[in-house]
Formats: sequence, C-alpha cells, structure tokens
Amino acid sequence: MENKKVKREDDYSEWYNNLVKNADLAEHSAVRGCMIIKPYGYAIWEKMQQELDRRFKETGHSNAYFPLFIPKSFLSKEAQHVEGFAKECAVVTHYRLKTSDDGSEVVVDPDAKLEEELIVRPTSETIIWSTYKNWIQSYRDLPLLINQWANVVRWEMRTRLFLRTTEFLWQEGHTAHATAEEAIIETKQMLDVYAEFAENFMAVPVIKGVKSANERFAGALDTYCIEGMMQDGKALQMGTSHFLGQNFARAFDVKFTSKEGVLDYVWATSWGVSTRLMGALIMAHSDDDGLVLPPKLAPIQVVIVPIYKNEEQLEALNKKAAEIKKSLEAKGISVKYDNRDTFKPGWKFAEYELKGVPVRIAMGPRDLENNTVEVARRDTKEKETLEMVDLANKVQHLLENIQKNIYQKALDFRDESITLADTFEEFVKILDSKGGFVSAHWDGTSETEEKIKELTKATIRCIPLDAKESTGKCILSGNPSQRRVLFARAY
RNA sequence: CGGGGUGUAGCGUAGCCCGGUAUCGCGCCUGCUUUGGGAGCAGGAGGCCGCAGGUUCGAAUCCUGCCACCCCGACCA
Repeated sequence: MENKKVKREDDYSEWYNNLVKNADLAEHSAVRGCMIIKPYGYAIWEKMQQELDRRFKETGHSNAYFPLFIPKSFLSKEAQHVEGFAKECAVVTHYRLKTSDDGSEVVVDPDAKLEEELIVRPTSETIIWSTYKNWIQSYRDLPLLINQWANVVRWEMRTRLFLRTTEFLWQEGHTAHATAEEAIIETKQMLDVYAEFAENFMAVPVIKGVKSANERFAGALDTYCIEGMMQDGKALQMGTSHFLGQNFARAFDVKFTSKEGVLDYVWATSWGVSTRLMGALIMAHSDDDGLVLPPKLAPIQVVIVPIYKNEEQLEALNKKAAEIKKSLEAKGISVKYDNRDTFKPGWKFAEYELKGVPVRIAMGPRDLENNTVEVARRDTKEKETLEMVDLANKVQHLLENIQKNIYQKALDFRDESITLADTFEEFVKILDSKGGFVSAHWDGTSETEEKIKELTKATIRCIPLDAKESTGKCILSGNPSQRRVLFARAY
C-alpha cells in the first residue's frame, strides 16, 4: 500500500485522518458521518472496554441494557435535557416500507406512520429513569448502580473519525442514591476511575475539573470532566461524570421511602466515556511514522520478525521464535510471530510501526549464530541487540518502561502546554502561538465566557479540582476572581 | 446549514480550462532472482471516470440536480 505521508506540523487534520486509515483503525462508512471500526481499531477499543468494565465492577456496578429507541414524550420530560439534545436527534417516524405504485422503488409506507415518534437515543437518561421508577420504592433498593455498553446517535453537523461521529460506541453509567452526598461521592469516584484509566492505561495525562454552567450536561447540576491535551495544542474532553441532582427523579417521578419513613426523590448521577478515547489515544502519542500504543492497550505487545535467506534458516528461526513466544506469553505478554513469506522484513518493520506495536524483535542468521535478538522499541525507535538469556524478563521490563516513558512524554508536553495569562492580550497571543491550556482568571459569569469564546474560539475546559485559591482580576471584565480556570480551543 | 475544495482501478493520482473512448506510481496475479529498514526484472489482470438527467454525431471533460468526503465557520455534555 502506498501511504501518503503527511507530517504532523504540516497539516494536523490530514495527518490524523491518514493515520486512522493507514494504521487500519477505522474508515468512513457509506452512511453520512458514521464510521466503520476495523478489526485492529476494535481490538484496541475492546481492551479499553475490558479495563473500564473491570473498574466499574470493582466499584460495585452491574451491566444492563436498555432500548435503542426512546419515545419522544420521554425525552421531553426533563426540560433542559430535551433542549440540549433536540437539535441532534435521529427520529423514527414509520415502521414499514413498500414498493412504489409504479414498482420502480421502495418507499416509506405512509400508512405505517407511528403514533408516537421514536428517538434514536442520544443518551439514555430518559429511558432508564422511566424504568427506575418501577425499580425503586425503598431506601433498600438504593443505591442502584448500573452501567450500559451501547451505541448512541447524535446528528452532529460536522464529524471527525473517532472524535465526533454520528453514531458512536460508549458506556453510560446511571446511578440512583438516597442522598445528595452519596450521589456526589459517586460522581467524583467515577471521575477518578476515568482519570486513573486514562493515565495508567492510555498513558494520557488528564486534568480533573468541573465544567462551567455553559458547558454543563443538559439536565445536570454539576458536570465533572477529564480534559486531555493533544499534540496540536487543542484540548479534548475525554470523559464526563454528572451529578444530576433530583432533576430526572422529578421528571420521571422516582421516589423512595427512607429509613425514617420519609418519601423523597432519589439523587442521580450519570457518567460516560466513548470511542472518542480512541481519538485521544491516537492524537496524544502518535508520530510521523504512525501510531504509538501504550503497551497496556496494545492488542499486540511484541511482534517477532524473522530474517532469513533459505528454508533451513527459517526453520531454525521458527523454532527459536516459538521458544521466545512461549516464554513471553508465560508472562502474559501478547506476541505475534510474523513469518509470512509474502512480505519482506523491512516492509513488516514499517507496517508494525504504523500500527504502533510497542516492541519488535527481529532475528536472523547472525542472531542464530550469536544467540541474540534485535529488540526495537516503538516509542523512541531505539534498537539494541540482546542476549537470549533472561529475554522474557528484559522484554517485560522494556514494556513497563515504554508505558512509563510514553506517559512521561505526554505529561511533559501537557505541563509545558499550560500557560498563565493575566491580560486579555497575553491570552489571545498564547492561543494563537502555542495553543494549549491557558490558565486565567475569570469572573464566573456566563456572559464573559460567551464573549471570550466569541472573540477567541476558546472555551473554559474546566475549573480544575486542585485549583488553588488566588485572587485576581478577570482577563476580560476586570472583575474580581477567586481562582484561575483553564481555557483552550478544543475538539 | 453558509464559504471553499475534492470525487477517475484496492490506494495515491494525470487528463477537465480547449469534448474524440482514460495517464502514471504503488498494490494485486504469474515466473525467476531476492530477504538485517517499505526488493529487482519480465509478463499480466483490473475502470458504470461519485449518482441521475441534459446538450452533442460523440461527455471523465460542458450544463442542471443530487450524494459523499475534506478544510474553515456555525453547531456540539
């Protein structure tokens, strides 16, 4: 395959699109704005799913599944919620097709109009809370801790592979609690779960924070988020966790009797991450040679490539590779031995680099003689010749080292990309030159935030949870401010 | 949804202004030689030129409509 090579600094969008395609992650489908996730891309997503799911279970959640379709009336029960999503809903109006009168085409049967239109879920709060009404009567039924793995549809104007597609895969947690305190603890706990996952598995450092009113989820009292920084200086919201208060309980009349015999609405949270994380993974680590995967998420952690001139050598290498593979697999490392005769070693090297395989072991006649292998790491592209002795341990350590190194690199970049600004001029200059997060004082009003967005395209990504109290003046209005918030241009 | 761009073989493209039956590279197939960073030579296959309609003796090329994708806006927890 001839891959058009575009460097990051030349055209970031094109670089990203090519990477997604060339690394065999995904492609556009025939359906507008929708994406086909290819086997390799899906394998990475599955790893993410597994890891997240394990964390959800560890924190007491169970998986369940709710319908794809939401009756229109459900969506309209929570006023802010419907307002937030109304503009991007796919609507099912009919349930049957028929052949047109002249027999030339298939048309929607006008006689098959639904009495009530169905919305393809943009998120499942409404259908789930209409169900929770039946599931919750007493404090004994609480907390209700449920997660759903599903697809949702949001008819966005503009789409980008993984970052914003019309249909996307995600998980959405929906919990119900007896008290506000408990629900808030849950909201923050899940934010921590996301942050821990992003940093330890994806090797993407994130900033935990709370959204301003403008950026809050439709129907939430508070939206917490993790924000990542991509290599082009744009921020990416990687996950959200919402404290929904009693809004949905009120809208769907979900009440419980407390221990004290008092009837009250339950308190809710919802939280989610999506295939957008794939976009974050790609943009945070990749280079001009392709994807760079953190070992913990790589479907193939080690690839072994034989180099040989004849059958005899290949046989000897096959034998040696089988040994190595076995010893690595004994340590839980996923290994692919690629002895296809149809591709040359150089081709394979390039191919696995494009796909981000963390470690490559190459071995040829020379290594057979010396009892060595050549080990190359994807992140730094360094190569070294290693003795076979204790190879599995060495590789295991290397993988751990790569995981750390990728994270550290992303962390250094992220930290460097946070800049303080004290005047609006500085603020604009930073956004236009280096981008990244700009830490600045804000007077706390929506008007100011709107105005800044209008002038600079930057939005408040979050008010960091660890923000220190520091009095100052809002960069735009000059009004007093208690702390700095993070602004950025974002995906 | 507005502005700009693109759509030609699996991928990347030339041709379009100025109409005459589609160019090149990669990939694919066959054979031989090769294999420590995307191999070489020789031969071969592969095309509703995005879709529909129009103009014309004749359309990839001109006109109209539609569709999709990309970029910039708007929109977007």
